[in-house]
Amino acid sequence: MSTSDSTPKERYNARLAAQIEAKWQDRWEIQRTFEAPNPAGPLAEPTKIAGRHKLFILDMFPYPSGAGLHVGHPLGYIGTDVFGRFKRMNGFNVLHALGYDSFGLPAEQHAITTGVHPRENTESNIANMRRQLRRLGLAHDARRSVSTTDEGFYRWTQWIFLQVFNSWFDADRGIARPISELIAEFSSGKRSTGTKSWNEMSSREQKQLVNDHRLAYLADAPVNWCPGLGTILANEEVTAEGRSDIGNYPVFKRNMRQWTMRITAYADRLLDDLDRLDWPESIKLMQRNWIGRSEGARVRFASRAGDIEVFTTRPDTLFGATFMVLSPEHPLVEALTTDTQRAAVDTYRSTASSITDADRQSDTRAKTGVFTGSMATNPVTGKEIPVWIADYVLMGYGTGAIMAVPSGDERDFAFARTYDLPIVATQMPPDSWFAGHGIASTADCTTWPEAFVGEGTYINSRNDNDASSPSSLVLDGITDMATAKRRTNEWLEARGVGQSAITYKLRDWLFSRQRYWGEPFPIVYDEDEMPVAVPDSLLPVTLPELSDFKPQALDPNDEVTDPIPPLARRADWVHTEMEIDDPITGVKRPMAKVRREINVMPQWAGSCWYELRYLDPTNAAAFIDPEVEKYWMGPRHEGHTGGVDLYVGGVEHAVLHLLYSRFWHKVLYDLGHVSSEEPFHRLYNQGYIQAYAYRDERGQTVPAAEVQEREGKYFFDGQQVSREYGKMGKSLKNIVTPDEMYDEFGADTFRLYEMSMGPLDQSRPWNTRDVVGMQRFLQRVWRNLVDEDTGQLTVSETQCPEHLLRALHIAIDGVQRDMDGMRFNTAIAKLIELNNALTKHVEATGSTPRVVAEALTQMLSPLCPHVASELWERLGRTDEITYARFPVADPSLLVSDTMEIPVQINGKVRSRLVAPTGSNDDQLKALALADEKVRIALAGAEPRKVIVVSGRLVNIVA
RNA sequence: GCCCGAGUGGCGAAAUGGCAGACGCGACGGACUCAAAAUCCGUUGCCUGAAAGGGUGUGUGGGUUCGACUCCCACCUCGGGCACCA
Repeated sequence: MSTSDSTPKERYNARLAAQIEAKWQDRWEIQRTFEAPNPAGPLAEPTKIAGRHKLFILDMFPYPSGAGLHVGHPLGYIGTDVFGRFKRMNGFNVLHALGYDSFGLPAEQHAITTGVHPRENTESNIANMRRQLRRLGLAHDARRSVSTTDEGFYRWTQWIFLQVFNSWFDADRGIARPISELIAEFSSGKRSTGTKSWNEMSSREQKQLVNDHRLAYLADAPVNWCPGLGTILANEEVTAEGRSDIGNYPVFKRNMRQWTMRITAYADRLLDDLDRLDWPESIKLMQRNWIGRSEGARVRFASRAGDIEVFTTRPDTLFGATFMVLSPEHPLVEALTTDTQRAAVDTYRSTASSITDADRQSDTRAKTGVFTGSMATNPVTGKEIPVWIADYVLMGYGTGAIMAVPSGDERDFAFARTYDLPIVATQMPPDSWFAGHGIASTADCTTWPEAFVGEGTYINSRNDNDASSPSSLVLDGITDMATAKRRTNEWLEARGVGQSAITYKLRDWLFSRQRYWGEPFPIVYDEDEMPVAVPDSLLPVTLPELSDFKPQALDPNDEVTDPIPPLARRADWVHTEMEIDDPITGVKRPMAKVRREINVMPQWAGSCWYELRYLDPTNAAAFIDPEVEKYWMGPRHEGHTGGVDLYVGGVEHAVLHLLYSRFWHKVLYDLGHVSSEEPFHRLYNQGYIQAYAYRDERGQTVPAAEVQEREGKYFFDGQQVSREYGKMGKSLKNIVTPDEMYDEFGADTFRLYEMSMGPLDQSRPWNTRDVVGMQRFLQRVWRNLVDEDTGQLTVSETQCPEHLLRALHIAIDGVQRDMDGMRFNTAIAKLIELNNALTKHVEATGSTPRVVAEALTQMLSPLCPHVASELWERLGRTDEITYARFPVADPSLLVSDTMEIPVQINGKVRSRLVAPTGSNDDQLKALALADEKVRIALAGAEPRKVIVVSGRLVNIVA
């Protein structure tokens, strides 16, 4: 925006905005305006808390990217800032801070290519992000801006890891307990140690037994090995295509010994407590699906190789189980395979192992499988059924084996048809099902085109003619699935061939990474090669310096070479001496040689608990003072989960971060370290800012900023280009940065524009061209209060005319409610309407009544705090607008003497009439029928019915 | 394939059973200016009409209701999640 000589000196434009914004940002910093008092601990100021409600609002932890911010990033930050500022003006003690999730792969990859230490790179990125965000005027408490890479922070990440390591899950009570209590139960004999008694066990055996119960444990498990990144990944970090979420490298399944967290122990609580959270239903659903709880039964089928156990959600269809299918990797396959089938089975198994996950998941693939040659006994029918192997049965779910009920399961049906296996109906489908498929109703499945899945009367489901015999199971005639399932489970349990069971899709959480830039594990290995906690007094275990950050050079497709983590290169660091506490007795041992853990934690570790550290960032004695935690996060009432009052962030963290942090929080809760059961009580997903991108005829993206629009077509450099729509990003050449907005319009206009575009939870396209509307609005507000040429206030102390006062209070009422509901776009619309009404008054009288000037300024303050603060000061107010009470609407000014009532005939508006406020229904009816337009429209016809909605509308049915 | 969510002017959107399109952008007309930019004022869903006015209109088709963008059923399109989970 150019500023020529003719522009009034005191016009509100980018130049003036920049001055005002810098002035107030400096002042807020000096006066420490946004520091929130704590009830206890190092930041305690108890007197400032008395009589105030608290509010803890939180933005999702950002990674300090080297690319800097674009205008999409701050959307949520502005939203929480506006909400927090509004709540401050309503008396709340608001805690709002922003820290940095600064460990992670990008800085390490950058270090590998440039040789710059990840710490240096990370710190300069954080400095740049802080600068960009400070310019936005966010009301953050700067004291609380922690980074996960700070030693003072990851000391406590390590401490929490040790809390998890030093606890076990007591399934009877459904909670985590200290590992010392498990050891006491083992040594006293209260809890069985298996075949060998505790005292007969060697020290190594005791440690192994205990380790197998820890919530953080080492396990040989199939892991996602990504040679391209030189590390393994959690299931959640692998895409559906079998590639890495970061970098899109191939991922291979293989067995490795890794740190694992027993999140599956918490599956039920993680699932059940979703009901107690104020989260979007879609996110709850995604978590429910990810946890994937299925209720059913485990059933054992006898075979010559021993019992084959299956998991099924439909034990009620057991009578229809006409064959079994094992995963090709199932351990019993070897023993079940007969000599005649050996060659076919071996061929199938080797083919199956060479097929990638991606191919195996292709939905167009036909069912394949091979008969093992062995039979198994269906426990309810006593019949011998063939045992097959097929790759549609996965080793990773249930028991890796299924009973196939082709009449009731699509996959089994397809398999049975392919290999001509018998299909027996156990439920009679309703007539409508047959009609829908155009076939006659029959229990003979040979004509069925597909399996029947649903409720139907049970048939062919009895194993004894005498239904009263205790040995019989009779389902025939039952019409509901729940009863049939219950009966079957009872029968299975009584006969000892099965029992009801629950399985989950959720797997334990793979917690180690073979990288450098992460938290080192506070773990060493003792003389038995058993993991032992580093004593608390030696925390933090800091990262040793390295001269070269490259992981071993691996081809992205090399799936055989083992990973060697970068920390292994520092042999002097790995092999050290330490006075550890005995993992069984807890007694301090003399100095002895130990070997350090060389893996590091995944990036999720820090983000699993950062919100707690915001609350007490400088506490050196504890990760958080219990009183501070209770104040900010404690449950609000009986049955309340506690947690952050408002958590705003993108939907992309629906399962990863939000599930992991809930898990850690619950462990901390069980161990008595926090009073809240959940970390985030209310979750709000902001939408994304998207942008148009343009490509020329070769398919190359061209700079979006230089594209011209003419008659609905788009041109770059004279050539027509095609338009597409997507995320803002470097590759699409459509980035707009906050810095450009600051230069062109100022931070307040930018904030206002982002909030006015639409509801916060919706994605929308960025349009730089539209920003000017909010600039004009602020300019008009400014001009209504300040003379553009002289800078003099144009505010009058005289009475405000009633119509303007009414407009003011209607605006106050609406804005108050919109802000409370985070509908900032409609709040802004109401403020514009008020200002438009004010503009008419100023045009007529030359000044703004003080009452309107002050209230308008206050209402603007959460949205555009700099210009509001400046106007507040110019209005002669010496108090801080940040804490000035938000205006309150006078109810008597919200109603006027008259009201306009629309009159409909058959639901279409034909007239409007003005009636005195408070007119009763009969009066409205009479007025409506007497109305000139109504009489013309009715043309003498007698209305059949007249509906009066009190005080709102009249509808005449003609 | 299964499960969610969304479809309203040229564009971003508002109205959640009671006046469809608040508010903003753009466009058009005007004021100011030597001129342009900036700023200000006015008009602006579509069709029809000189105008007053009339008709029509919230993805499509049906239903409930005195009255439907809003509730119900079916379908279409787009976006997201999951995907052989037994």
